[in-house]
Amino acid sequence: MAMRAQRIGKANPAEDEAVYQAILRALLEGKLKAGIKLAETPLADIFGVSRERIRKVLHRLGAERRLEMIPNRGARVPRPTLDDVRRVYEAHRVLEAGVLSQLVLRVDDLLLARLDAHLAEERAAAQRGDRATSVRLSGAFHVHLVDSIGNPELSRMLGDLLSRSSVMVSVYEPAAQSICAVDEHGAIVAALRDRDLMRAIAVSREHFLHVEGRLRLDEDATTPTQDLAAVFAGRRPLRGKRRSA
Amino acid sequence: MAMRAQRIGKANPAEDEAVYQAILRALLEGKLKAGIKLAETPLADIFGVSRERIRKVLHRLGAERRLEMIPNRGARVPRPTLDDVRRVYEAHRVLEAGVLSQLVLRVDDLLLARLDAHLAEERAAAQRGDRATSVRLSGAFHVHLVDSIGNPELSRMLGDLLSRSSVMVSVYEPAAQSICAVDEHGAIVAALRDRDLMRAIAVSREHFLHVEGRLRLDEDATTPTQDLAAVFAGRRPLRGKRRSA
DNA sequence: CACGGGCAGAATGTGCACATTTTTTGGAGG
DNA sequence: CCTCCAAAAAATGTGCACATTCTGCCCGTG
Repeated sequence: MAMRAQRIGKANPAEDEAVYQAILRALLEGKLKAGIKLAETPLADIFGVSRERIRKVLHRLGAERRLEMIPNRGARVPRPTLDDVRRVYEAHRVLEAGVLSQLVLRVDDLLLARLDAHLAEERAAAQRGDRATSVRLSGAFHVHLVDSIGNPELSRMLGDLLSRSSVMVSVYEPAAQSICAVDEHGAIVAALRDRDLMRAIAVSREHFLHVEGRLRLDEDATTPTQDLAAVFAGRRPLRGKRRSA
Repeated sequence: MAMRAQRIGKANPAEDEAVYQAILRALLEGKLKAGIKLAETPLADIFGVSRERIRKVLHRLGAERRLEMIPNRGARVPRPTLDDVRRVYEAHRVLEAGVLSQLVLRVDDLLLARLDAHLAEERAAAQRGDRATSVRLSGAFHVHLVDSIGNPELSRMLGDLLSRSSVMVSVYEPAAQSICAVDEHGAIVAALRDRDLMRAIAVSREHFLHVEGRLRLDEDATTPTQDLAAVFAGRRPLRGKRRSA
């Protein structure tokens, strides 16, 4: 009797995750303009799912502070002020100082070898002018540091910060200048190798201040407009038919 | 035609928050046993609100990692393992090291005066044997440290950690022994006064290891039972009538 | 007596209809 | 031409009915 029960839109736990991932990716890749409104009904049409599902995902993203939710007014892509961005960077800086203070107590050859390998990758990407890979590896370096501690709580904390700053970067950083200088990463590893905590913290701090110093504010106070359907165009609708107008 | 429309349970934004706060308080105060199941229907009856509202709150608490949500199986109060607790404490320890590395750069008389005042409060409470106040102030010390940086991101990070560990404490810490020794807090402030980062980090670290060492695991693998109605008994139902059985 | 299969009962998940709030629109008055 | 206000239109929030999934229990079989 349940021969096609799954098609009439009941109970499909995978759809939640699919919609969530699609919107999250668009956010992280900076494809959604800051300040734009994400209304429930249009998104439901685009993804071909019920509005309730969109609503749930939107609220979830709001709880994760990736979207700005205002009661009765829906969801918007956050438009961080320059101060907001600075605060996120400062938090990252402070967290990394703590991470270094822990790592310096447990440096071993394996850890150093892994970090060296990462640095080598970074240099290789930089030398062959592969900006995309450089940016990715540059961020991954800091993730690598926290992950080395092996504490999921800490890794998740940094992940949250990074996901938010990566959105911000697309607003404030001119082009793809957000590449951390490989030399500065190398200096951090060198200080770790010497078990010199003070130097590691100082170098890391300088490194972050350096990046923060490059932030530029090119703010146009106007609320942007954007064609949502185009943003999510690459993905086929989750169900066969989109709702007809 | 809408003469009493607002009574039949439409649109009451305050109820969400009220239910959320009630359950959150019960969690933070340790009134809910670890591992117990929070079913939607009974809670809806207890609070006298619709099941949808309870559902929303439960999922929100799950997103904040304060409840453990399993698809199609509902919400449970988390039953952290001893390793879970250690990880939260370690994260707190690492974060505080970072906080200290930032604070040591901006110690001034005002900050020191405030910290001294806090220490005085702690000592006073300890001397007059006020355990409840001692516990509260003891936790507040670490909050005070992060707040001194003035970065909401960092403060929120610590807040999340503390709210989780406070739940855990009720499971693992014997009685109310979770009072940090005032002397150890004093030693941290003293190191800050000397602008001695290495000592501050070392003292803080020792302090946390000391607390972590007191953790005891008294695990009975049985799933506990508890009368939810009794836990939330103090609060009057949000609407006049509870649903009749 | 142990073990497994399936059959109620209960609990969770979802679409829908409708209430409420916000936003836009259209026009009247200054 | 601008401002203000009311009513329509659109968007968000909520309760409800029902579908789906899970759980515990009962009973038949080896």
